[in-house]
Amino acid sequence: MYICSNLEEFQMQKAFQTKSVKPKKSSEIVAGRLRLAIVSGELSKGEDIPVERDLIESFGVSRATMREALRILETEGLLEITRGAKGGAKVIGPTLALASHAVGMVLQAQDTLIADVQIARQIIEPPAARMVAERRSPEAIARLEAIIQEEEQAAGTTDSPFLAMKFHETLVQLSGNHTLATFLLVLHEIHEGVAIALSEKNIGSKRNNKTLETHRALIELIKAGDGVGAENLWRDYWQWITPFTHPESAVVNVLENLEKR
Amino acid sequence: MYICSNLEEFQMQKAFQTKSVKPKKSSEIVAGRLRLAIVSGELSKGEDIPVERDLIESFGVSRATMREALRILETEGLLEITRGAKGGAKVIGPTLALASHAVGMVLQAQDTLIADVQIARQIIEPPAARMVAERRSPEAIARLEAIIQEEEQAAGTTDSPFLAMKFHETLVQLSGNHTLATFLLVLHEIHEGVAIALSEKNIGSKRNNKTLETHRALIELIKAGDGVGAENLWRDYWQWITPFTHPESAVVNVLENLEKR
DNA sequence: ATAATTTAATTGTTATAATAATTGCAATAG
DNA sequence: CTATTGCAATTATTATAACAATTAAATTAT
Repeated sequence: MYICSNLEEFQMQKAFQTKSVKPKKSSEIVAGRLRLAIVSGELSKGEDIPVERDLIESFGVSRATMREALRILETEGLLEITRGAKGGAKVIGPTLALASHAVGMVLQAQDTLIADVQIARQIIEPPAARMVAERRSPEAIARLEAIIQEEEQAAGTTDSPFLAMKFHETLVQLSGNHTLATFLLVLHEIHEGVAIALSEKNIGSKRNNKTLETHRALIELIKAGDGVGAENLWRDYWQWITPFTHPESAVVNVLENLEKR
Repeated sequence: MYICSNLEEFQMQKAFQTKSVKPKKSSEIVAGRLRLAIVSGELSKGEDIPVERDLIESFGVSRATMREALRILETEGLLEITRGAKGGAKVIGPTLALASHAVGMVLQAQDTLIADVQIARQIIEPPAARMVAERRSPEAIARLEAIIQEEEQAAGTTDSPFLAMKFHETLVQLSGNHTLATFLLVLHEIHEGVAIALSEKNIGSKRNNKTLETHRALIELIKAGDGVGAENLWRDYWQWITPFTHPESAVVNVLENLEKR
């Protein structure tokens, strides 16, 4: 009696509610085995895995079951499947694609505005800038300076906004924190599509100048190892740029490329 | 000749590189249609969708195709499928589960340490606390106070850590920023499993006291609308608690519940 | 009434066959 | 000799049909 009541209480705890004990489908078991091989690195990126016929034989399941397993892994962004001679499944993941898609769906279901996403980036990116400055790694400085050089050469051309994005992406990757970098890349992907379509039209040379100027100033602060300065500069820049890229009413939409009708 | 070179240039633009023009599979088209219906709210959570037989008929595809579509949506966490009489597919998503899983896989592939995840939370949560304080909504205050009351009653019991987690989760949800809240919940899920297993054993009453004390202090700052104060308090608390919950060497692992062998 | 059994509904699995897309190579025209 | 076209092999995709396993409800037996 006592034990039982304790057990029930135990299972009421949120952490354990979602653990289902349903018998697994064959397709899920097969997918799980392959997934483990991929994520653990046993199968490396770009590697071809055996063709359907051989997979069927080695797992001892039917074609339909095998195909369902492949569909699962394809959905998870771990495999890419092509038809024809020399076709078959190729390892491509794990990729950010699924993460972005999944987060995007959650946000879309909540009718999240693009402005909301922008605010999140605004909050997370400055600390990332600080971390880069505090590490002051020569490699980081070199990579960012290379991008700035590209920016200088491409000033005024259509490449300019792409290079600005590249600067952002590189910055967060250099922060040294995988988790933060992953999130910012996810936000980037979600933000990217609409940002180009909606607001990049009113890029003036004024904005580009300020952007380049800020990037240069940031490099100096990073070289000096001034973390707080870098964080503040980057926050100020975000505040300044917000009016240019704030499509107030647009809702996150990750399902644009769906079949209509 | 001229046209061809232009086309290459055109495709070099980042925005167009990723646009694949592969013909979509029937299963993907079907899954897309159902996904749109779910995410847009046309099919609401908990609702039963027609049984396989009817879906096959209404979409005009074979059973194998329909099942692949269902497997895709199941993988995306949008559907739950049960067997037997009165079985079938039920709408349950979109859920954070897939997002957490996807982010977790990316992190795991990079051999990300739990400490890395913890640092990310440490950076993101304090600004969330500030946002709650700046909004100073009566509802937020009421909900947090309710949790504190529970904590006071459960002090010293095994429920204590769960309530502390609940406080964190509620706080970020009350920040008012969907994106930030979603990310923190994802991190929470990833962090949760190992946190319980590894480090919750050395919870002393000292830590619990400090925790409760901090929660009370935070409420006061929120009531006063002191955003900066709330942010700093929360950051300090994180810094204090870090040594207790820092499993330095553990790598994020989201694939624990896989089939072995 | 309660327990055991049967029945109907529904997804899971397998098997087989036909179809469509892709690649590589050979044949052919220039 | 080169570039295009056509053919054959390979491979995934779709369709159809049958059977197995599971669940809920209805029925029957005690």
